[in-house]
Amino acid sequence: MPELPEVETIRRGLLEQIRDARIDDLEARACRVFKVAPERLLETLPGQRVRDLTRRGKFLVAHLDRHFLVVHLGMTGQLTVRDPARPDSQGFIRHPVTGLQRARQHAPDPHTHLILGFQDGRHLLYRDSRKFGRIDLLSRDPDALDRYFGNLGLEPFSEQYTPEAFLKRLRDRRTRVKPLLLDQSVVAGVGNIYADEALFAASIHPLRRVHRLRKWEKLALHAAVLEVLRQGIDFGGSSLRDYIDSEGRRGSNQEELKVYGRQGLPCAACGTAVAKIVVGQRGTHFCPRCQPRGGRARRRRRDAGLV
DNA sequence: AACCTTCCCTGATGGC
DNA sequence: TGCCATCAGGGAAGGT
Repeated sequence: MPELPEVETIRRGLLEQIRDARIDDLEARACRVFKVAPERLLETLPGQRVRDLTRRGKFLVAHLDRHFLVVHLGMTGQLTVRDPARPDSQGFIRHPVTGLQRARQHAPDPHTHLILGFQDGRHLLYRDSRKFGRIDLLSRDPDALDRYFGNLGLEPFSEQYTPEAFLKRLRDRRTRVKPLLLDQSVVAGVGNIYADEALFAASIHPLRRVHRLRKWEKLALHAAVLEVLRQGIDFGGSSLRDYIDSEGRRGSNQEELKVYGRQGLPCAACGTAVAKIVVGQRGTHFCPRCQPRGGRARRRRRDAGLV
């Protein structure tokens, strides 16, 4: 479940490894992740160099000489660099004492759908067991990306992500706040893990209706989203299942999570057992005490025995 | 338009 | 040990 921090971690590592690398050949196995026909990749990509690698929400964009190669990792997508001259490894190994891990590379397997071969002999592998990802190709027009990402919401860490713009996107919304955070047309890049973490950081119950939130609560949420995404990037992403970076390394943010995956365990802030419910078909974790259903005012009245 | 549900897909996990 | 049911979820598609 790569979300913004995981995709950003991959982007940074990958850019360092493949900037200016020239694509010489490629192998694409027919698969539903290809929104562009693999044959078209075959006839357009060879000869082009990777000039830049950018991110929009959870999308990665490789800027080639004449095209944009757009990649979304879905649930289980992995992008890794492999040098056929070096030994492959299997599984994930972390040092039992130091926690350190060496960069590792993995050989293609039946879930590897795309292999880009670079001039220097290295490969870029796209692997995706559940095939929820997507690979697309755009001509490199000046406004191609704006058009392609036209429905995407605010980009965190960009100039457009202001409190005012955030409030405006939430205006007149009556849905529950958790599904709203997952809606990529509101804020781009937040997924299930960081939505739960942001709601905890902002002390907001996931089932609260957006239009019932106080303004200061919305502002707290605006800041909390940035805060949890920033921390996710700082720790190299959250590796709960399939996520690895471009060098095959796991992140460590899973150890920093306050509520996600911690159902039954004590809340770090108050000791109450973290609860897990289902909201919009998504597992949702929260602290019943730190994130009261009725907001802070109701909680205070209840604690005082007035309700 | 907003909101909600269903579906896609496969590996891991747990019960029997 | 094997078998089957269940769960994980990003986003497209469909219904209201």
